[in-house]
Amino acid sequence: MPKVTDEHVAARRRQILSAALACFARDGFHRTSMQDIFQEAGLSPGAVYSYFKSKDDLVRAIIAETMGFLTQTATVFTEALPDGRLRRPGEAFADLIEQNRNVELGTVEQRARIFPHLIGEQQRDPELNAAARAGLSRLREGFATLARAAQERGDLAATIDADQFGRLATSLLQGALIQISVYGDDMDLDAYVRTAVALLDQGQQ
Amino acid sequence: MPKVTDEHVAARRRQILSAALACFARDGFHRTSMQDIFQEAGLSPGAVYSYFKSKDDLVRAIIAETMGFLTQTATVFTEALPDGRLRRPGEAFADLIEQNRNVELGTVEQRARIFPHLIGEQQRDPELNAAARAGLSRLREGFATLARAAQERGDLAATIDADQFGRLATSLLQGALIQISVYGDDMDLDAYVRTAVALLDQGQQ
Amino acid sequence: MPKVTDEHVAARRRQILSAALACFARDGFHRTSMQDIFQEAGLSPGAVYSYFKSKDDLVRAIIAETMGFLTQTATVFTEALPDGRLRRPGEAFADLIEQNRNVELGTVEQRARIFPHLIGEQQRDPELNAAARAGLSRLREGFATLARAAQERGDLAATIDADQFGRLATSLLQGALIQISVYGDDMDLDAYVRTAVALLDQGQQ
Amino acid sequence: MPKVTDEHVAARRRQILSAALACFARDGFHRTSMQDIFQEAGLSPGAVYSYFKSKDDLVRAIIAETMGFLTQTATVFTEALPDGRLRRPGEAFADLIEQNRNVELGTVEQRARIFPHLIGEQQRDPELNAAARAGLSRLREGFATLARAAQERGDLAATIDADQFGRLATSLLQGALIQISVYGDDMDLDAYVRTAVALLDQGQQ
DNA sequence: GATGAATGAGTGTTCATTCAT
DNA sequence: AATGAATGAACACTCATTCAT
Repeated sequence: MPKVTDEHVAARRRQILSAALACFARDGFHRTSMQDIFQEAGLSPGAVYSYFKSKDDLVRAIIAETMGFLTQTATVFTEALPDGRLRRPGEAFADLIEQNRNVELGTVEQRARIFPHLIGEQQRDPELNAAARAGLSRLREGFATLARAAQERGDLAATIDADQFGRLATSLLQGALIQISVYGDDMDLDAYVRTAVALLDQGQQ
Repeated sequence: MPKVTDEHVAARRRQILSAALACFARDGFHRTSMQDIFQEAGLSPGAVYSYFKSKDDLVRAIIAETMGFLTQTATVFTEALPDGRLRRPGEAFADLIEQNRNVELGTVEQRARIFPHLIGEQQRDPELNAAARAGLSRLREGFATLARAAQERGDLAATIDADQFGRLATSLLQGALIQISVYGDDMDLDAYVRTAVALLDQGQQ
Repeated sequence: MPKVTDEHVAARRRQILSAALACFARDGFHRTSMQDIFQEAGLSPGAVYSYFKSKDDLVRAIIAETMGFLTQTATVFTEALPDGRLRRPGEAFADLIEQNRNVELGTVEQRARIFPHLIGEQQRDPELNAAARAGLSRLREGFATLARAAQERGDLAATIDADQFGRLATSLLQGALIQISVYGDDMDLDAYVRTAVALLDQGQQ
Repeated sequence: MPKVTDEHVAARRRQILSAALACFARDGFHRTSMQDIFQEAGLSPGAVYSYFKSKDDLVRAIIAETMGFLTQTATVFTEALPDGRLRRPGEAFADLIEQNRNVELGTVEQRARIFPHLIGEQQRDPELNAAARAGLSRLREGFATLARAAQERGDLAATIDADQFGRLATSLLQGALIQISVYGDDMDLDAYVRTAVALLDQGQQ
């Protein structure tokens, strides 16, 4: 009965990842003990260890899931709209945030809270650093592409360095995550996005 | 070793803080063991513990130093220039980054690398969270003040929400730190700042 | 090792308590390191710590066991004998010592050697002091009750303060423990008890 | 200037011993750190270490002082009174307690509190054990001598084992110390002694 | 002679991981 | 497949002692 087993395996992995995400978002990677995860998942040590071979493996899986999402959405938003035009950078930024509100695994706040821990980890782990570089670069390039298109349309000052513009847009996303993590519910994400759009799309609506 | 001067005490504290900063920047707060710090400082456990009463005390001292800098510079850059005018927001941003390059303790990269760990910690520590909120708010308010002055001068679109503008400027700083932490030396901070200025001061030079 | 029974848990606790008792009796509470106990018990740190949450917990468990025994036997020996009469004080003293020879956990000598450490600890620990006062008072009151009954029967001089008599009987027990701890096997406990009975029951047999 | 130095040395030793006694009585030998003693004595580590070569040395000095006192007084009380007779055992017991109230170094309560720690230590240290055996034996023999004299005078039942009687008298002293250490000021030492005398001198006044 | 900063072996405790059942 | 008792290396921290000044 391989089919049933596969589903079972996938379901258990999800169950464990979900528990781990909740713990990591609450306490960070290091302050989360495996015991915390066993308890959150309602499983025994042996059970968890038969799906993930170490705590590090679990951390990596959570990070990969998070990174994967970014890379994927960045790709989507540089594609042409139905009417054939490319999004304005600010427009793409707003869509990106919007998309992030409906994530498969966990909540936006959980992801925001995990973000600094993720950045912290990638400093020490070359593999993770490569993934982080790839994810951020993809995002930056996406925005750079949109910026160049905007400049061609005359919607963005030609003097602006499109590549650096991509970095700034990325920073606005990173800053949003950090400010959510600092201010929690006291952060008005909608107002933030509105002003970010105004800044990125300078006078275009 | 009798009659030890205050200078000696201050020097030792600096030596230890400097070692701790190096370790924390390299490995994060949690992955840094006290042993690492003893080794980096070239001191024995007892010596370190006679200057700082716990690892937590050391962490807090490093964080306070970092936070203190931000708050302090934010205050400086909202003051009027010699010629009586306030800085343009982008101008202040560039000055802020410039200022950060000449820190007393440690290097810019060390501070950048500690930043995500600091954000991660403040999520769990109410006292730290309060300090983080205070620091970020001060920075945001500084930029908001400059933005309002720019709007009064007609240098910034009146439709922009000055307070949110302050948040965005803050995000550009946070994003810079994160990107330094991800890209290391492959990050061209000058180019980043130049484009940030262009974006924040929209067409003003 | 699934489905571990309550008996297993109880057996492990006994194993650990027994090891701890042996160490504490040999070296005292402070000179006994947890390492000593791990070794004596033949268990790893983790194993011991999953049954007792700290060294202090272990110390308290040992003390409670010791104290509990005293209180309990003191109660027993003030109860009437099958023939309806109360014991003579010296008779109760001999029974008490006899009872102490068949303790569940550890040996008489171990208990004797732990006694001074216990008295030393209760000086600093209010909770322990309260327990020590309660235990000693119970013992004293028991002997005082028997003394009063003996005085009513005319077996004990009426001029003697029954309450102080209870203290003296208690002292004879404490002194026995101390002399065992000083003289070890060179102490003839039987001869001691015989003379104690003669003194306490003054001419009665 | 050897004379001055000698006095100085003796004074310093007394100062340190007095501080150590205060600390040991308060916290026990193990919970007292050398720092505590430095502070109590108002001296630097180096100063204390130039008079006592280790903490253990200090502990031994305190114990020797205490033991010495016992041995010495035991000797005194077996000597004949001015009128040529020997003391009754109870009489000697009361005198012994009285004598203990005027000790050179420290207070009675300090000695009582140190007593259990002393007993605890001698279990591990053969040299200390020998001293404890010697001290207690001297005391026991003193009381045994007085008991034999009392028996000869017909003041004490001839059936009583004089040597064991000596042990019991010793126990009454030990019990008094322990009860002081447990009950503190709530212990009425005078009443205790009065009843002890009645018991030891059975009907003689 | 006296100081007190410094040493470093040792402490109690935690927790990622394993494996007999 | 699943359990959870057990492991043991590693951790943060203490404190008796030394020695350069």
